[in-house]
Amino acid sequence: MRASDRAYATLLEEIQLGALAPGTVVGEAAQAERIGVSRTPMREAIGRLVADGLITQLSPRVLAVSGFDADDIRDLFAARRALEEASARLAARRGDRASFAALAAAFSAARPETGEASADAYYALIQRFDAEVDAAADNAYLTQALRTIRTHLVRARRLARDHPDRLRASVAEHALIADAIASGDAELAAHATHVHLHHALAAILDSIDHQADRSASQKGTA
Amino acid sequence: MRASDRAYATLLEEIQLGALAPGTVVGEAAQAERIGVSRTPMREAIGRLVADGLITQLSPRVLAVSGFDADDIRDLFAARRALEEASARLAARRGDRASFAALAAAFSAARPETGEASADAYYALIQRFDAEVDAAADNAYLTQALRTIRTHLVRARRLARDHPDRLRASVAEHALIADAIASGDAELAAHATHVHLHHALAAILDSIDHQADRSASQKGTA
DNA sequence: TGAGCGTATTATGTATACATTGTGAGGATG
DNA sequence: CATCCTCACAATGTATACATAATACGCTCA
Repeated sequence: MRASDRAYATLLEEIQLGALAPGTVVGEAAQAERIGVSRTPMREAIGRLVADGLITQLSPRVLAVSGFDADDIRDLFAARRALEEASARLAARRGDRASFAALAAAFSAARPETGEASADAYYALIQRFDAEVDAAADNAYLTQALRTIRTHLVRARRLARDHPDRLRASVAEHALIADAIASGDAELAAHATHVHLHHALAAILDSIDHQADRSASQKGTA
Repeated sequence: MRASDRAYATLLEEIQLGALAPGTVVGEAAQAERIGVSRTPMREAIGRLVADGLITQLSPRVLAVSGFDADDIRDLFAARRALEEASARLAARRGDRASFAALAAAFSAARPETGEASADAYYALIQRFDAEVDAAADNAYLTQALRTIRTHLVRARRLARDHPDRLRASVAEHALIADAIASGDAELAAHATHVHLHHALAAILDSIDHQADRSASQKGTA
């Protein structure tokens, strides 16, 4: 593996998980020494993260981890909705019906609320679903744009916490989208995607609000 | 200006204008010497172009200018439609009505078919319109995705040729979108954008077909 | 004669030294 | 006392030398 890839993967994960908090200043030399690569590959890694939007240029000379708040999440979902609705439509028109029927069945069988292992399996299933939609839509420009969106989405998911009710609903929503694509119903696929993202966004914002409440009351009792 | 920016700008323009034809192998050392920078900034420039999708990795060791054909243009417009419809909707909801009313008036007054100078002025007006829609939509994720799309769009425009009839129609389409945004009609703004992009795509594909015909007949008579 | 392997070549990947420039601290001046 | 200018420092930007690995060529063997 190339040193620049290692540096990129390391910083990406740290930013996505919040280990590198928003606002943290990212210096080439400092990060290079910390990760154990020289400045050249670190420079390349930072450049990619800037292109992704995870690192922002504050002044001509100082880079920092980008901020990420509820407003960003709303904007992120607006862009995601546009792109995934388009993808779903295309997938419904061009996709292989059998594989989406199989995905629909897999979603219907999923029980992500029954433990951590099944939750992980469910997230893997969603990832497979996304990949198959991308492949079916067969549009490099959409896929590329969605790749960036998903990179940011990881940060949003980390701020929230999925509850059993939400997971059950998510299963049903995905099953409907997969069914719609399998039956070639582009409009239903797009609108079901819209509905799904609406609920997903609401759940994330709700979860963040509750956590804010909790930490506020913790402060109050401290 | 930084050497890496100069290298990026130079290569970008050459690819967009077709001076570097699709399929041309891009080697760090060769391009660095040609442009007159060292390998380090050239490497950074090439990395950015790869991220943009204008340069593709053919094998682990060889990079080449990406291909760009009619199918790419169709895919590009599918992604563009998704993003610009979403932007138009947001702009209609959040945008400043006065500035879009002014843009609508500017479009109504435009006469791009009356000469090269007025055509250039018209393209500048479209650029201003795009910038104001971006600002009104106020969504960094959409804007970023559109930036990439527009980078590719330059290549599509170069393959085509706008005719007076198309320019006149384009003026009217833009005026309608601006009007819709100015009046806060999100649905009309989105659908007018859809219509506009439909016609723009048709015109480009039509123009390419005719050029193909022409070059075919030229070959025949040669 | 063709296919497969080994080696030479040449490209990329990395490290580091050097150049350049933004930034901040300190002092001088109004 | 505040503000502006200057200078020093530290970071980024660039060039280049070195390490590494992929590719292509040629040789050998079947």
